[in-house]
Amino acid sequence: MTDGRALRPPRPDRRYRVDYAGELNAEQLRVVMHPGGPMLALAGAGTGKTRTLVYRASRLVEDGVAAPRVLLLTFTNKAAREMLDRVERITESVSGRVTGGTFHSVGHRILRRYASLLGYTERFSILDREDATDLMGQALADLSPDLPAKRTPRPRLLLDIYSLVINTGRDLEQALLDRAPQYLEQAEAIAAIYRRYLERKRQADAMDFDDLLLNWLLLLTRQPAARRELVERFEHILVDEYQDTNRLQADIVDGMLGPAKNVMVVGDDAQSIYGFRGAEFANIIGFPERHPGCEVFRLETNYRSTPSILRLANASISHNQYQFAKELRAVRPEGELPALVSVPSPEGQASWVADRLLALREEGFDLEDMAVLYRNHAHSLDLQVELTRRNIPYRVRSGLRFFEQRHIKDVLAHLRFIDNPRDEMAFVRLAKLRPGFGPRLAGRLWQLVAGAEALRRICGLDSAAVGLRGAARTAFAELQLLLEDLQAPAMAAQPGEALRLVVERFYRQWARENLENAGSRIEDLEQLALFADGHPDLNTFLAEVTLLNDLSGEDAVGGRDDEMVTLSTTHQAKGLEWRAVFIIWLSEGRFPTVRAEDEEEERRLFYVAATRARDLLSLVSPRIARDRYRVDVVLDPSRFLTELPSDVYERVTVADQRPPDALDALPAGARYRLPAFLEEPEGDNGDGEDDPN
DNA sequence: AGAGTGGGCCTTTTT
DNA sequence: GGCCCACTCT
Repeated sequence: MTDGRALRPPRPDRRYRVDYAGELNAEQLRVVMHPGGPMLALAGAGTGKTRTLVYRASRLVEDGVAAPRVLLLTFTNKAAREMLDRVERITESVSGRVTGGTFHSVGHRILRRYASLLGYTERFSILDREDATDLMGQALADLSPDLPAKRTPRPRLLLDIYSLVINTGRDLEQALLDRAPQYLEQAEAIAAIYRRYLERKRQADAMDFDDLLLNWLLLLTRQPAARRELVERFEHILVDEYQDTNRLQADIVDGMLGPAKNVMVVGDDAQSIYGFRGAEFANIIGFPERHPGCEVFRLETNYRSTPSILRLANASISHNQYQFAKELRAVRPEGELPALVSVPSPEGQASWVADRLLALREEGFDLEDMAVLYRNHAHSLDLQVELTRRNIPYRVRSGLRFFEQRHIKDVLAHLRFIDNPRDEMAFVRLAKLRPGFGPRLAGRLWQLVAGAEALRRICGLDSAAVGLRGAARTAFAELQLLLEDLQAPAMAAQPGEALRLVVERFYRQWARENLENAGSRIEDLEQLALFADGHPDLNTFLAEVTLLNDLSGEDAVGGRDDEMVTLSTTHQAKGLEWRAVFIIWLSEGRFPTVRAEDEEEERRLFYVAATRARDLLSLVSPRIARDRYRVDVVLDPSRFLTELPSDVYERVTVADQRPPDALDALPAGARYRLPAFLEEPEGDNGDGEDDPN
């Protein structure tokens, strides 16, 4: 069998649009110019990994690969979009756009095409985590009469374990042993619940997140014709953040390869932080063995951080036993030593960080240049209070995502049901919003109509005949009318209009009567309608909404452009950088978290956080915190701090009982005036005499 | 019977 | 804020 897709060596005489040799260092250039075949690029933090990927993609396109035949798999949609945009700008390709996205979104696009081969319709719904949890709960309820009296795991845990099994290909018993050994005896019952969950998903014509990967793999392993088409279609595959792939994803990549095996994976084992989700950094370490002839490249020149920041990061990660030996080389001039800041309390921490943000701003740092990172969402709360109090604008990249909010999901449930009438989750959700409708009644109605014709049959139901009376009957009649109108042909092609119809006819009023801050929720929905306007049909819109995790930044319609400090979990900060980074809650039990199962992964997380900083790094550690019962407890500094050699940081201690705007941590000579809005009304401490010790 | 409400308990990290 | 349970209301 001939494979027209031989390697793509750069042509020696070729004049590129881009001056690759001029714009890349030698390490990067080798990667970009390598002809093809299996390649592994081990790229430390800040070594120009993104740049290398982008330039390799454009080099391939310049050498004649049609852009859509290059597949770029990334970890977030945002990263994909940024890289694709850059490739497009560089090449001004006429052959279209490079194919790219997260594993889940690319899987989704492929599965829409081949849905029928796998027993789905092309309109299948996608269940987000909450929907999947609900469905798991129903599967559990279905079987509970037959289950042994023992306590079964909660739906949430059932789903987590299920997901782990799917993503790692491990046995259920192994997964239980690992995550929930107390339920090991019930493996049989749990397996039965999972079978019921699968049935219910099928009936709903729905895929959960894991199905987007699993079914992709099944397509490759069980549908030779589909596999042939897919393998033919993509000439080169580039995978970013390969250290965070799990077994399933690694198998998908391997399954997509043709005989030439043109695959480049890029990653850094030191930044593998998704083990809890089944990621196996053994994937990256074992990649060369799985692909004989694999070329290994290393990017070790760090352009991002000052040498002092890198010394600290290197010193930290050296405590990990399982890693590739590597040393990041700094090229920037020496900068300030990272500050190891001990603060008395959570409030003291928030106050110190806020002071410091303002001080840096006086020194010329834009708020956009600064970020505060932490181990989990809740760690940002004190700080949010303080920043709000001081009118310091911030954006939070953690917590509930836009599309996971209740009002968003309520309205979208209507569109989902219209788009996929077999979507029981959607129907039950929207029905329960009506007075007199609880899970029971909604479920009973569903029994009456379930199937591909559910929508038509709901609209045709005689409410008296099914026993509805009073308020419930009126409410049901309104619902029927709304669903009728949503089916108008014009709506299918105008998701924004359909959404507005639901809001105007029903949800605006309902939210006013039933929810807090109805006003801002309605504003969210108006924004969402604008976003929906950009989509050709309901199905496309709904899928995007489920796979995209937020509507921030570039996506935001009428996005704000005022400068803001970023607050983020470390996980969400991966791949990003700021001039000044604060890592807070660096105390034992917080970071690393008490629940940590893998100390080395926690340390990698700390490493990721530290290497986000370009110029300044502050490591903040509260000495006291309140536990769940609001009792003050003493915290030890994080082991990630105490294990560091003392010459990689400068110690700063913020004393107890000091006024919250203590300035002793400021670098010498940094004078600033407290903005008027910060003056304390109490005025109990005259400022100006902040005499450091 | 089933809807609605309030209290207790848990909550790591995410596509 | 979600989930589960027990309680009260219709």
